[in-house]
Amino acid sequence: MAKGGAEGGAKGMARGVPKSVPKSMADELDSGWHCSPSLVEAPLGVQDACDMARVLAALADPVRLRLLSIVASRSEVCSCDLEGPLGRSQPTVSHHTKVLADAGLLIGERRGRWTWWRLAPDRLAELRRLLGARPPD
Amino acid sequence: MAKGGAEGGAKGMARGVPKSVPKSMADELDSGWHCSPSLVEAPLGVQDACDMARVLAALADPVRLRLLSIVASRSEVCSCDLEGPLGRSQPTVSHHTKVLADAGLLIGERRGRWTWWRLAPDRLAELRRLLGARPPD
DNA sequence: TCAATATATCGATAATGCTCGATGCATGCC
DNA sequence: GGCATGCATCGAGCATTATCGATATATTGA
Repeated sequence: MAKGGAEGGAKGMARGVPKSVPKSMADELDSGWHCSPSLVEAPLGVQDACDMARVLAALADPVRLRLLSIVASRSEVCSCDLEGPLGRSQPTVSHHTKVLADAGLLIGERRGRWTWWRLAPDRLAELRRLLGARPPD
Repeated sequence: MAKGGAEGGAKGMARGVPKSVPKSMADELDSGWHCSPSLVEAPLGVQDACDMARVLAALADPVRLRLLSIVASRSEVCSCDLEGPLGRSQPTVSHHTKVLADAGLLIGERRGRWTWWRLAPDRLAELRRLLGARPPD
């Protein structure tokens, strides 16, 4: 009985996506997450809790929080403009953008040699709702 | 240069608290967290990001999310009533309640042999604000 | 075609975290 | 006092993750 025993598959289904775009930018979780009840409304089921925990885990890192806030402040940011402010190496920054993209929080678009990142606004709002925010928010 | 290099001390200062109450129930983070700007307002500083990540990390676990939702649904729950629904051993449940209490999300009160847990409502609202919810929320 | 650039991936390492059995500690009851 | 109970802590095992150097891939420009 290990942690998170009931995790559905949400990988390896990037279809209709240009080959140049990394998988991490394409595969959404698509797990009915946006229909789950709020945390304070009713006891969470195991599946809902796992889905929610996955997004929270993507946010539970200081580097990724700062990365997200930088993207939010400029509406669109190139990967190469993140290494400096974050104080991390290029592979590490790439790793963090991938984690955020896999969680559906960040959307990447390849333009030439550069990858431009922007927020997926619905995702944060949905998370706030799951944390007990009122519907209209 | 490890992760979270700039973490202020927020432990070992449980004063004026009955000896029978575990430290985890008493020490608040008390790090000006409630004054930080929202994630989407401006780039987060390292300290703010670390504080926020700590609370998010406390939530980024399926067992703890379900624990929190159980407490929220009943307004007050005894530790002994959590092992069953969570499917975890007593030490594990105790570990998770401690993590949530250290993050300021849960408040525990010892009554006789039992410990009763309830939500710290302000904390979730504050987290929602940091995630971009509008002030009134 | 070739060099330069931007990014993704690989492999390794160190740190962190979840879990549980064993144990310690405090409380209540007899 | 003696025993049972509820919870916290300890220690170990195992999995996950953050990080970076090295390398691979893709795009641009000459």
